Amino acid sequence: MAYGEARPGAAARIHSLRALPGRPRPRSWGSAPSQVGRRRIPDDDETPMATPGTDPHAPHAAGCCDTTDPRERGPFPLSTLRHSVSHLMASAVAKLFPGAKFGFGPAVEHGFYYDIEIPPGEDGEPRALEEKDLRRIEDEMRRIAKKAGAMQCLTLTRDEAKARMAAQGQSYKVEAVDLIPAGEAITFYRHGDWEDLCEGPHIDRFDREFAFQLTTVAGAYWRGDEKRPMLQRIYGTAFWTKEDLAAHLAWLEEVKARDHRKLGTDLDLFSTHDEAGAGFVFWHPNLGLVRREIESFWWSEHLARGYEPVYTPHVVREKLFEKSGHLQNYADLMYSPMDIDEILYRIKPMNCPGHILIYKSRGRSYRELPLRWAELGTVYRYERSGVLHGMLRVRGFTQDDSHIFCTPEQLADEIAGVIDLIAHTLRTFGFQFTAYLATRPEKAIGSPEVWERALEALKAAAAKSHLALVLDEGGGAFYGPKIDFKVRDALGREWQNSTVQCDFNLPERFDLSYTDKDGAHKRPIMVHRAVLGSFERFVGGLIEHFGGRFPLWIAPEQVALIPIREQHADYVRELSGILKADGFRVGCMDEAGHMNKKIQSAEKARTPYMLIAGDREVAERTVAVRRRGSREQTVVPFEKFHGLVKALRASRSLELPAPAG
RNA sequence: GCUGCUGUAGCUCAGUCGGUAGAGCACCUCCUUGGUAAGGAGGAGGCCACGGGUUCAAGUCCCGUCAGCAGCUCCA
Repeated sequence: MAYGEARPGAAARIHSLRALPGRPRPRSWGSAPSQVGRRRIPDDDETPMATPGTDPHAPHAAGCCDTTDPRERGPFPLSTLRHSVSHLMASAVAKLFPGAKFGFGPAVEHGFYYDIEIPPGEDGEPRALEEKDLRRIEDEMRRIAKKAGAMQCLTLTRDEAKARMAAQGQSYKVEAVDLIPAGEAITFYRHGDWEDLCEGPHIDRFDREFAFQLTTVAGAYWRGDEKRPMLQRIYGTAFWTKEDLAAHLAWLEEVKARDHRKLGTDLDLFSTHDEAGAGFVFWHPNLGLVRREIESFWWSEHLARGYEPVYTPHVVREKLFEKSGHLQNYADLMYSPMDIDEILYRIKPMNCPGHILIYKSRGRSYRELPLRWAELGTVYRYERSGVLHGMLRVRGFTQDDSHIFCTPEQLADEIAGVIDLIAHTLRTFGFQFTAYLATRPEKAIGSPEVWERALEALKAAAAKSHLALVLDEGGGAFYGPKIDFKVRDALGREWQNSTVQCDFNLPERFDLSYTDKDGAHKRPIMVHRAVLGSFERFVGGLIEHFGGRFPLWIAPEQVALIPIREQHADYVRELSGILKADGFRVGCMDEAGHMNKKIQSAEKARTPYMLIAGDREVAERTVAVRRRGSREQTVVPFEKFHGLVKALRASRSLELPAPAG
């Protein structure tokens, strides 16, 4: 999945959960220590929401222990259970595949995994695990759980630990010992006849009641390094009760049912083509209508906030990207140059250099600033084939890009304005969000002082807007720090779209200036920002957020009209004409055929409202209104329905109310 | 890019041991005039992803390429 995965840093956080320093440990096997005082791994629903009035510099709340998750009803935290079940799985694998070598096996957001090197089969060929192996492993896990007894813990010195793992042929574990920071206890956990280097904590015994399932197997590099061997990663999940496990599996089904790639074909929204190449999305008319509505909302918001439209070319001379620093810092993601009359050109991976050229086309006065220039700019970036994913990760996409050129005094207000616009836009689509402050990455241009100034400006603006920030160390763009917004969708998954970036570097590189009151030439500051991020990713996410059930204002077809018999078709056509004249997207199902079939087909198309008309409706000039997803019908005068949809459209309502009878 | 898996009609899938292609839905035509989620009959639709190879014979076996899927790594 490209979304809903563990949050950035989650894995690292898990591995860094060390035992409490100074805690005495027995040098022989003892019972497992309790997890009191240990940090636990955040679970599904714990991402902190950015709430007004909280300290913007407060640490990530995800590290804390309080939870309201009703599934946390067991004797130990869910993450502890899952970590223990990963051990249980490892012991089963060790039994079924003698000689297996183990890497890391932590709990993660929705379950756990263990990275394992399975030894070659008897024929000497490498052995890849399959689905049916997972079932075998599960069976073995159940057998071991029954007779494993208590979980025991042992603390050893570094040398003892290494020798112990080396004796068992566990080379990855030997390496893992060295990763444990000095001064921290080195512990082993044991159940039955299997032991594992592990920081714990664990549940006390396996003959408790719990439910688990192994879900998938995939490759994963040892220690996440693509230059190191690839191990096989088995994913699984565990809960305290069968009901919770079943609920989780049902949730996974719901995720699958909302997959934008599936809905993309089912609802005729978009396609991709071998013939066109990977990572390029073709928007069908249905999704074109959705996009057009969003664009028009976007433009009206931007024009109202003082943005002005600009348009820039897709292909420009390579020299421009040399000057901007893209060639030095971004070349891996850029398409190869093309030679036109012996001059090298490039397809743009970003819109900023183009906007800078417009700025430089003449002298600028302080009176003009701030300049807010907006473009729905299509860019192309090379992405490695394995990362492409439907509309969510593509090679060509349209950013809702803007660049604000302003004075240092205006900077905080400008950023605050962007934050307000982002918050307003995201709420319009029913998203909640979290804001992350991303700092200087390793590959960057500009001096540390300049970066510090930019960072301070972002923090100040966030404080002004009462926006809580979560720190994302080293996550900035190469030219400046940024605030990224991650939205939470209807299924609780996180997506990154919006971003606001503070840039002192490109103005420097391009020698941008404006003439100030005193006649001096001064350097403007650039703010790069995207609200939706890219239309591809945003709309792909929107499809899943709504499960294809778009709110009325963006739905491709808003109203379906269904006559009961052919003689009602004229009436239905008349109503259709009225709604169409008012700008509604209407499906008039006046062709021959059965009503039930038409109802089904409109329901499948996720059309918000169906209007059904028979003798009664024609006689009274009413319509029988049926809402998407509901079998109820309300008969109201047509004019009343018309008024309702007008109001819903105007307010961009997320609701789909029944008309008041 | 890496590891594993997959690719048959618009969609979902069947196709046995290698013997020349099948279903349901969707689509088209005709019949059906039906009060709230599939009326009936018929028809059309396939370079079995693409390119090589093995074989008397390949959707089926082998190799390569492309694309997709689950992850890893990286991002709007």
